[in-house]
Order: sequence, then structure tokens, then C-alpha cells
Amino acid sequence: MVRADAQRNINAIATAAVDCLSRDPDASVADIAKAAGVGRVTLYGHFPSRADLVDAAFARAIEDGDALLGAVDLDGDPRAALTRLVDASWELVNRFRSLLLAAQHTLPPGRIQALHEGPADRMRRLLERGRAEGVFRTDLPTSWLISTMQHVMHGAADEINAGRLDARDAARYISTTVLAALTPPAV
Amino acid sequence: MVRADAQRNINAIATAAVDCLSRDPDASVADIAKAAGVGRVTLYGHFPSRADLVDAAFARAIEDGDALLGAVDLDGDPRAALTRLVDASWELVNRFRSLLLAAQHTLPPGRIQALHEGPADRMRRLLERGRAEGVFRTDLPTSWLISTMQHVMHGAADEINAGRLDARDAARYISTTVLAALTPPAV
DNA sequence: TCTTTGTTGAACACCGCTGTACGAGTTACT
DNA sequence: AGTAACTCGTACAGCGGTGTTCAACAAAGA
Repeated sequence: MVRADAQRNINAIATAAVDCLSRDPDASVADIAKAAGVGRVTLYGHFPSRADLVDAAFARAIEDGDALLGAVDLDGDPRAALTRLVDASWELVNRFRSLLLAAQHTLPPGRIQALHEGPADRMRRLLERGRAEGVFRTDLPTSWLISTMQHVMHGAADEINAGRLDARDAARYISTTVLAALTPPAV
Repeated sequence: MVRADAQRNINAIATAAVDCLSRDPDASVADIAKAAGVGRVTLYGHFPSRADLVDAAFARAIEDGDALLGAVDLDGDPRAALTRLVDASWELVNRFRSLLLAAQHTLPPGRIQALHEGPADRMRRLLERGRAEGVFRTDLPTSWLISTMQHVMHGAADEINAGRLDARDAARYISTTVLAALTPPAV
């Protein structure tokens, strides 16, 4: 029988993990336990290793983020819809940038990709609709276009972090750039 | 008096550092010393700390790379010139991707940017010429466009590393995408 | 109430890394 | 040939992290 008490702690730990790792990708297990208001040993009782903890945190961030993305209206003009989706995605990428770093050198290769399947699918569907309507280019693979968008956002986060970009400009720059990259080349 | 012997070792160490860190961003000082065919103590004799070593390796990579970039013909049609420059840059970014990672969490903030000044300037000049000729867009800051190019390349390297992108396609995808991002929006 | 499930801090072993010290040996330069 | 510069291996201290053990204690749930 799983005690309600324990369940609450598991939850608090996962929340704290998302929080800490979003601030410092190298946050230690001790830091996270303290932030969760829990002993380090208790934490190990629920998450056998640091990797399990990072995995849980990342999965939770994706899940929560995907829920937000689900509220975005993807109907109507594909270009406008894409702008909306990119804006919402950017918000998330920016928030969880540091957590992604942690995941990148903790989780086994492919795991991150696997967890991203939900959000990526949403983007892919929109992209393909736009292509079918002749609004988006078809001379590059969908997967490349998606990863490009991701990396432009990721890059913007870097620039903000380095103080070379004003956070208020980012959303506009990103959607403008991404739209241009998706536009079919003039013949 | 600096002995020729020592100078040769310093060189071998720097070379080995570039080499090792380009393969594994977390390569230890011991690894690098071994690769240089030198005792760990000898290494510390020339580079007081790991950070100094990473700095030297990164600076050398930039210097060597910038020399290659200097050979690229930047005259004529800006779009063609940019394609040539991006292709050459991509080669370098791809090769030193891992070294950049090492630099990122070893060197003080701003140091990487400072070392990139040479290459960035070359790109900036070309970009501005293209803008003056009406070939490149002017509704986004030059700095943003440059960083976008960098991040698209960086992202491509990631994709290759993850096995989701064929290295042979990369150059074409990148220059196509980058050119599209630089094209002035249709009115 | 009473048993099962959780929690706790302190202590410990372990790991790999960085950086230092030492003493003996080797090599370049004059 | 002689001196200063350099190199070597080994050994050590320190650090910060991970993961485990233990023994005492607290609380949920039937």
C-alpha cells in the first residue's frame, strides 16, 4: 500500500527537481532534497539514482508543457497558427532551458527525443497542413524544419542568458525568423 | 630562457587538448597529458589550471579556423558569398562542437564571445554589404541574424550526433535554411 | 491500538577529479 | 663540461559529488 504521505513527498520532490534543475543544471541531489523539504535519504527511497530523478523532472516538464501547448488554436491560416504555436513553445523552451541541459548529459541518448514526441507531433501536423496548402516549403524534410525551429529557440535562450538579447524582443525575432525559414523559396 | 624542448611540449599539449576536448568535452587533464605524450605534472608546469588549458585549446581552434575562413572568397553576389562562408563555417562548427561545450562550462562568461570576434566580424561585414545591396533583410538586427546562423549550425551538429541527420545533407540544409532566413520578407 | 510504511540525520565508503610536493633523472643551451 | 631548464612517476591532500547503512523515531491506516 502506498501511503498518501509518501505520494505527496514524491510529488514535492519532482516539483523541486524541476525547479532546481531549471535554475542550475548541475544541482545536486542534496540541493533538490532540501528544496523539497525532505531528507536526502527519503529522496533516494523514491528515486534510486540521480538519473531517475532527472528523468522524472524532465518528463513532468514535458507533460505540463504539452498541456499548455494543447490549448493553442492551430486552425486557420497556417502562418498565423504557427506563430501562435512558436510563441507558446518559446515560453516553455526559455523556462526549461537549463533543465534540458541537465537531461542532455544525464539521460541516455534518445530518451529526450522520445519524451518530446508529443509536442513534436503537434508541430509536425501543423507543418504538414501548411505544406499541403502551399504555404510552407517542401524542399526540406519536416524533421529538419522542426529541429531548426527548436534550435533557433534554444539559441535565443542562450543569447538572453549571455545578456546579448533583450528577452522582450525574443518572441518577435524568433517567429519572424522561423516563418522566413519556412517560406517556399521564390522561383 | 625558454628551451625549444619546452616549447615543443607546450605545443603538443595544446594540440592534444584541442583533440581530446573535440571528442569529449569532459576530458580530464590526465587524458590530455597522456594524449600529448607528457606527464601530468609537466602539463601543470605550463598550464596552471584546467581552465587555462581549455582557454588555450579554444583560442587555438579559433585561430586556426579563422585562418581557413580567411581563404574564402567574399566578393561577388552576397548570397553566393554567404553560402561559401556558411559552408566553411559549418565545417569548423561541426569539428569543434564538443570543444565549444567544454569552453562553455569552463571559461568565464564573455570569453567565448571575445574570442569569436574575428570570425563574427567577417560575417558581419558580408551581411552588411548584402543589406546595403538590398539582398538581405534589414528588419532584424545583424547580431540576431549572426547568432541565428551560429545556432542553426550548432543544432545541425546536434542532430548529426544524435543520428537523426545524415552528415552529407547538413551543409545543403544549413545554407538553404540560412539564406531563407536572411531573405527580405515579401511585401 | 498496533503494525506497516515512511522519514530522519549522521556516518561511511567510494569515486574521479584537481592541484601540489618531492626527489631523481634527463636534456638543451653556452 | 657545467648549469639551468625541464621532465618524470609516485604519492599525497582536498574537494564535492553519489549511493548505502543504521538505529531511532513518526505517522498513516486497518
